[in-house]
Amino acid sequence: MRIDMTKAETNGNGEAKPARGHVHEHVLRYMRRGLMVGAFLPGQVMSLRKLAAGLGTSPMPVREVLSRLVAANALEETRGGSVRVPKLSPEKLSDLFAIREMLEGSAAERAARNVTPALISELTEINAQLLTAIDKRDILGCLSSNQKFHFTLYEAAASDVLMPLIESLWLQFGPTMYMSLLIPSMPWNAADHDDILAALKDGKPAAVRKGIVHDIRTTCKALLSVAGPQGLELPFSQGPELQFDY
Amino acid sequence: MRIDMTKAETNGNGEAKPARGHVHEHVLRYMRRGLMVGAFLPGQVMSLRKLAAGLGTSPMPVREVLSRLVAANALEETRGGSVRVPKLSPEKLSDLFAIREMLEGSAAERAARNVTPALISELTEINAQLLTAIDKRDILGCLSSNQKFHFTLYEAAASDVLMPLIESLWLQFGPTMYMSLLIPSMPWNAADHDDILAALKDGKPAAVRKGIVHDIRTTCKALLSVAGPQGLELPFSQGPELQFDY
DNA sequence: AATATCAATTATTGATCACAATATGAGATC
DNA sequence: GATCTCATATTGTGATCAATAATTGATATT
Repeated sequence: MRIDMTKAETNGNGEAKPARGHVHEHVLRYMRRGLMVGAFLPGQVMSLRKLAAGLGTSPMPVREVLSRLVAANALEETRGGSVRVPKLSPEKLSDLFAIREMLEGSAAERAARNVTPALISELTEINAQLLTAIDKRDILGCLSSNQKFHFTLYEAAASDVLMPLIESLWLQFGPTMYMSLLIPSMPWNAADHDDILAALKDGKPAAVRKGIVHDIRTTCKALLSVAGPQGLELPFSQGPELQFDY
Repeated sequence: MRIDMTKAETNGNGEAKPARGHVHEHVLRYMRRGLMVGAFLPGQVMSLRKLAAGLGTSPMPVREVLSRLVAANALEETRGGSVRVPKLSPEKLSDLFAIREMLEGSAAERAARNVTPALISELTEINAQLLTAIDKRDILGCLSSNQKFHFTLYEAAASDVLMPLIESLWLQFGPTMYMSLLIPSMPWNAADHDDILAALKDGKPAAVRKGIVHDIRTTCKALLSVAGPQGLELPFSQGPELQFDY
């Protein structure tokens, strides 16, 4: 949980030698993963000082990271200047997923055109991990594997324009995605991934796109089915502190 | 040029009363406009302290703004931690514009479905300003009017998911766009805008999308035609300081 | 008992400081 | 004359400080 870069390197006397220029990177990695993996709940306000204290650093690097996440629309700021995880209305959620279809469908199709045997075997391996995570009802494992599957596929599109946009979208629906998996009626499956892998092997970019779009659309429908009119509300209370490795 | 919020409000004694919580907003507006309007050239490194000094504030708000612009992919950081305006390779530029077609085409089509008489008259007015700016060879006026035309159209799509993504793209190609207009062979016209307005009046969303896509594609081709293999290079030197209102 | 008001705490914001790494420039050497 | 080296200056980073605004809690009043 702690970052505490003060002991990153030690000199001969064993004294602390603070590593410079990399604290905020660690904080950013922590926050990004936390958002995608559900460590922070929609509506939760992030206190600058408390986060910094919890991470063992000064408020300064946290400030920079929160600012960047606000710029990426992953967090929103209250009138008081605090930042919090946005609550998604059903309208915004379907908007988000409609644009996901467009962007990720395009990335998937491009990736299919650059497909290599190494990519296929890598994706197959990741999908296997996802299936075992589903079997074990491991929410964090599910989300992590699913995200890894999608992103390694999109990475093959080799577009450093598309990729940041997709990441921005994932950061936005990440917290809601996690909450949805907590709901009993939420379907757990990775059926579309097999179709995608098959289309990838056959060298059919259009089919790969179709598979991704179907996967996204299915997820969207499932999320909307468990979401109330004013956003997604958990039927039970959830502790704000949630452990995760990053 | 200066921001100098210390005199934003004065009390009865005429003493300075610093307005809190709005300095970085002004800096952000300044920088965003500066990027889109060509005040900063591709490759130019932005010094934190010099920018702050030039804007009449402490380095702190500038720090936050630069950080946010890096997060939005409008600026990139060097290994030294400085930030600079990215130089776009022809490949990245066409990638950028391909995604523009997708995103802005979609936004335009949605906007056409929500079209109102007020929107049409507003766009017509903006287009008139653009035409006079073209006549006067007023680069800043051109870019400003053109941007206003596109963004008021997209705003009618009423999507706060699509809008930030589009803004991110515009911030990325903004500096290059400005440079391109400096090149004599660059065509200056707004032919597509009339088609878009006509399609808007006829209530044909698909045609509106087609118009936007054609406009974007034309701009892309023009940019690529004047770009050398390793990015766009000006045939003459350009002073780094450029005045603009914001 | 419920609500409104007021005070105290706590929050972010902008400025300043200290430090280390980088970039810059002049000078010496080949 | 070109290049390498070293000293200087400048940069970003992380921490701390002062000031302001918002939130929370308690208290008093209806």
